[in-house]
Amino acid sequence: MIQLVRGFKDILSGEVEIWQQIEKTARSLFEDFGFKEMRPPILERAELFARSIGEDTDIVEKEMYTFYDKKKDPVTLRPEATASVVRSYIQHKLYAKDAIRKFYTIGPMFRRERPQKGRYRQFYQINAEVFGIDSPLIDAQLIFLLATLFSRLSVTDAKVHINSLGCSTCRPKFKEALSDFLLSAKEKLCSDCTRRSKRNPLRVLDCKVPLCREAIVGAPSVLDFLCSECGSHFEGVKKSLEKLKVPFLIDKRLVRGLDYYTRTTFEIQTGLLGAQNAIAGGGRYDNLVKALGGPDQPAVGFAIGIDRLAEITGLEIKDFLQYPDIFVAALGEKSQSIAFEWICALNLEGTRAEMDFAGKSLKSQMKRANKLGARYVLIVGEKELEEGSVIMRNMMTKEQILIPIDGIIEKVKEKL
RNA sequence: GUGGGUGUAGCUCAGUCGGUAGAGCGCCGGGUUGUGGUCCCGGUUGUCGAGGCUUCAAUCCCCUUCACUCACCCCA
Repeated sequence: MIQLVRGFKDILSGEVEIWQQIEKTARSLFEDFGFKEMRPPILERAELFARSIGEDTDIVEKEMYTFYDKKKDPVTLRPEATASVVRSYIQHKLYAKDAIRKFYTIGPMFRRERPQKGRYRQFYQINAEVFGIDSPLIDAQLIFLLATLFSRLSVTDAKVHINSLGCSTCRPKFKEALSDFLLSAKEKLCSDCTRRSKRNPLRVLDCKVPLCREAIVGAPSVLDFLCSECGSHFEGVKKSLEKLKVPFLIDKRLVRGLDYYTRTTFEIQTGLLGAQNAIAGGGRYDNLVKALGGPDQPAVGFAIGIDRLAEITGLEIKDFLQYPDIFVAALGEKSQSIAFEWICALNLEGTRAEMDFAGKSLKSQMKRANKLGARYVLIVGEKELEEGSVIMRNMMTKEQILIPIDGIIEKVKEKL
């Protein structure tokens, strides 16, 4: 038996209905907020991710599915969507008509990590990106959008964490102060963190090892190093969130794993997913568009993990499963071929109609109708054909009525 | 990449201190010839994850491997 690839999965009926509901709710919300859908490809030049996510990140260092396309350029199955959306924004000069652009995209991402609860090698994200707006209002609106989506999807255990990472003027100063601090505390840090403190000191703040957490208690806080512009920007985000009545936590240890973030960063965290607590995350990346060769346009965005969201949503599958409206139980070949015409006609008109194709007994056809959850059963046999009317049985009430074969499709639809 | 747990029928699981396996659910049929869900009766299914070692004999011991799962790591 050929099995699927490790870390990949089939999303089958019973689960897929929840996904459809998530996507449907997200789409309509995004449209209301003025976002346009974009569908970039899932394969990009490897270089795109190295330059956007950062060479020193785990994603680029060891998690990408990269291969050579017929011995030519290295290509990569996208590990995230922002880079592609930015690439597209630049390539098609989408900023030319109007620098302010809002996009959303839904699709699979690929990262070769060890699979775990809420972590797969092919996973799905809903992304939103806004270009050309500097104002903290838009940061707050994105978080508001997320909070709204989660509440519409009946997510209960979700908290908004926010932080600011500063910009290219203030971040270096903070980095320096942090490096100095880490140097003085290096005996207490775990091996990963000693390595990180040189290459990417911000990451140390994110470490979960208890001793490291202890060691960084007195570490300098990013927020104390923000320049006045970044400081007031962050204040603006907070004030707007309060106005929008979105509860949030200021989490100065919230550092994100992608290098392109500046200023506002945020995550929606839950306690329901074991070790994987982030169901959505994002932030501002004011330098990325320019860094990838585009105009100097600010940008903010976020990504939602659909796999994770589907696991913690309060939606119940029973509310989304579909059952046949009607099952046609036909007895004998003649009835069967007529029944076949009927169900096709009904299907065409948007009625969920089913029948049995094996010429089984009425009893077993009734059983099947019941198993499928059909609301009504139409019984047609020799006798009914002769008399010109068939039996329509309500499976809930057991009530049976006769309806004439003449104009049956319309009559059935009326009764449903 | 590292560590722990698990791997027996379609599903959930039991079992053999080594003698090739069951239960519930499901599925199929029947309970008088054309009516479902409850009930009763009957039937159905397995290379006991894969390969190897020890043994007269392994699903059960040992080794390897794969998969699933959880955690580290990282992130959505």
